[in-house]
Formats: sequence, structure tokens, C-alpha cells
Amino acid sequence: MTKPATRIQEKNRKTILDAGLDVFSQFGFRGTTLDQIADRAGLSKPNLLYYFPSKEAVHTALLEGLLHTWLDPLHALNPAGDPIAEIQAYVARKLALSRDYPRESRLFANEILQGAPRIEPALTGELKSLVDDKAGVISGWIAGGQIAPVDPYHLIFSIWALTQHYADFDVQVRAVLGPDRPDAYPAAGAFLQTMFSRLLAVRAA
Amino acid sequence: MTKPATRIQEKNRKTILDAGLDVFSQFGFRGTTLDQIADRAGLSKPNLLYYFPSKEAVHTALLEGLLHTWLDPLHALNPAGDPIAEIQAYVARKLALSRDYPRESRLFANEILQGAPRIEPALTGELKSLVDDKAGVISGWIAGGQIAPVDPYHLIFSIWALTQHYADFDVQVRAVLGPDRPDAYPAAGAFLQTMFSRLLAVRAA
DNA sequence: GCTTGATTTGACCATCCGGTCAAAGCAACG
DNA sequence: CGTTGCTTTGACCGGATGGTCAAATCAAGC
Repeated sequence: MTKPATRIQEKNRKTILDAGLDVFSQFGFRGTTLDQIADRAGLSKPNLLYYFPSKEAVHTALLEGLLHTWLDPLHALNPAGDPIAEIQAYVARKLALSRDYPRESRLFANEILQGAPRIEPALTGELKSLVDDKAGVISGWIAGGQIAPVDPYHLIFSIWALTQHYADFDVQVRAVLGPDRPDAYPAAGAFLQTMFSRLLAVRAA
Repeated sequence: MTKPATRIQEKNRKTILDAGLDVFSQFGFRGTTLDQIADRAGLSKPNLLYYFPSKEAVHTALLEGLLHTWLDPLHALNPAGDPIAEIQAYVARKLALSRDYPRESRLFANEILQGAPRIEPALTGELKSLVDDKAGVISGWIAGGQIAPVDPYHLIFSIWALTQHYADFDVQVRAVLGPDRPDAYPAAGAFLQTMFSRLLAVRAA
């Protein structure tokens, strides 16, 4: 029961999603037109609508899975590991995500900026649970004297803010650094490592 | 030569700009319609266009001055002041800006996310100059041993990222913190103070 | 080459959108 | 009251937008 059609279907669905990611991440849902997506995908508009029933469906398909991709690195934070190494590894993974998937980051940013109309449930549900859980882990590390005391929630926020900034505000970072330093990520990685090692290091009392 | 009309004109222009800020900051330029702005301003669309020649004009009027408001706190960084206090004061001012003007922050974020089509010149010009200047100041402080060594550019980026996050990702912050902690700003302020004092403190060699 | 089912498209539609315009409303002043 | 000039609006326009549909194209098995 192998459908040879599946090949072309998968290919076209992927092409459409890729094109949609391009446009949605830049202009948001309402600022994006089907023609834009179709053009970038190299398809006619009716052909696009043959694979997805509506503009909304393309957007939804993109958002699905995005949250998981986004949360996986946090999920991987191991309570049994070395606290500082674990947090540093999380920072590094999250920064790599910004570097390798900037469009996904901007799509997410757009969704949040617009008030998260389509993923608000996931935020108060899945996201909150995971963060609550990991904040507990961090609190444990603090109580155990393994890292310096900090508000665990704002620690997590800070990691999100600092890493996603390089994807979401890429244009601004580029403009400030100028054309001589086209790739900000190595320096950003070093900076963040310094920042969190100083923040979390346990000092002699 | 006092025009009694000026009163009503100023009032209506302000009303329109306020409504435009509401909508543009949420949906971006292309995602915003004139009818939305007019509705929220309590005016008819032609009446709105009596005060501003186009949708573009409303948006431009909003962006104008925004960059200045945004950069003023950095401008105030005093090379002659106490380094750590100066940076902490900058962080505090920037966080207050996020708290008091979240819509402006989101308008800016939207503009950057879309590739800064309308303020790119200001980024590579005015913004870059100011940051270059202040990065020089910070480098001087580091060379003088007054603060611990850090990349001054990424230090500034980190301040932007961390403070603006609370305005731009407000929905997410709220969702994670839950309804019990409706105001994240006090804890955020404390966290940021801790973070930057640990980052910048000069330690015994 | 014919049939079948998947794929693609040109033409079309209703609605929305940014913007125009002429006319109406209205306040102030003589 | 009548005029003048600012303000407001209903009606309208051309183009874009999301989406539909019937017909055409195409690939594959027989």
C-alpha cells in the first residue's frame, strides 16, 4: 500500500512549511499573505491550498512541534548532573537553537508579541509545568549550596531572553557590531558562559 | 493667533497615536488595519485620515522619537560616575522603561523582527555610534580595573535583552509565573541587580 | 494507448483594505 | 442670521486577499 504520491506530497508540504516559516516569522500571521507563501514555495496559490486547507492550517502546522523543539533543551536539564555544568549546557543548547533556527525563534516571538492567541494554552499548561519542575530542581541546588542563590524563575527567563535575543534582534545586533564582525555567536557564547559562571559560582562566605 | 482648533487637533492626534500604538505593537505594520486604529480611537476612518495622510504616516510618527526614548537611558551612562553604579542605574532605567512603556517596546520589537525596514538607518547610524561610544567607556573601566572584564558590546546587548524581555514576552512571563505573581517587575529588578553585580564585581586576583 | 487517481492551474468570487471625495455638520465671528 | 473655515462622515474606488471550482495536466499501472 505504498503511495508513490506520498513522496511528492511530503516534499511539497515541506516546501510550503519552509516558505511559510520564512514569511510568518517576518510578518506575523496577519501580515502574511498566501500569495507570498506560494511565491516563495514556487507553487500557485490553489496548489498550496491543495496541500493545506487554509492559511491558518499552515501556521498551526508550524507552531505545532515548535514548542517541543523549544523546550527540549530545558527538558534535558538533568537534576543529577553537575548544577553549573547543567545550566551552562542549557545556555549553550539554547544559544545554538537561536543560531541554527532563527526563523523558528522569530515565529515564536511573533506569536508571543501578538499575545500568544494560538499557543496560550500550551504556555500555561505544558510550559509552566516544565518550568515549575526545573525551577524546583534549581532551588534544590541552591538549598544544597551547589550554586549561588538566585530566583530560579528569573534565571530561566534570563536564559531565554539572552539567547533568543540573538535570533530575534539579529538585525540590531548586526547593525551595532558592524560588517567587520558578521558572526556574533562565538563572542555571544563566550560572554554568556562568563555571565552565568559569575552569576552561579558559589563564593567563599 | 491662537487657534482654538489646535486643542482638538492635538487631542485627536494623540488619540490616534495611542490607538495606533495599541494595534501596531500587537500586529505589526502589515497586520494592522486603518479600521482597527480608527475603531480603537473612536473615529471614522476618513476622519483619521484627516489627521494623518496615511497608515504609514501614523506608524512613522510613532517610530519617530521612539528610538530617542529608547536610547536616552544609555546616553545617560556617565563616564565619570562609579562604573558599577552607572551600569546598574542603566539596567534599572531600562527595566522601568519596559514596565512603563511595554507597548513602545513591542512596537520596537516588531520593527526589528520584520528586519527594521523603517529604522535600519538609525540602527547603523545613531544607535551604532552611541553604542560604540559607550562600549569605549566600559572598556576604559575594564582597563582601569574598576569592573571585571566582559565584552562591552555583549554586555549592552544583555541589558537590552534582559529588560525588554519583560515587556515583549510579557504574556509568557505571566503564563509561567501564574496568577499568584501578577507583577514580575520587583523580582525581575532584584534578579537583574544580583546578576550584574556578580558579573561586574572585581574579585581578588 | 487507456484509464484512474493524484496534481496543478486559470478564472473567478466575496470580502477587506488603504485611500479619496464631495457633501454635511458645526463652531466662531461679524 | 450668514459667512467662513475647521471637522466629520457616508459613499465609493481600485487593488489585494483568502478561498473555491471546474477543468486541464500528469504519472503510473494495465
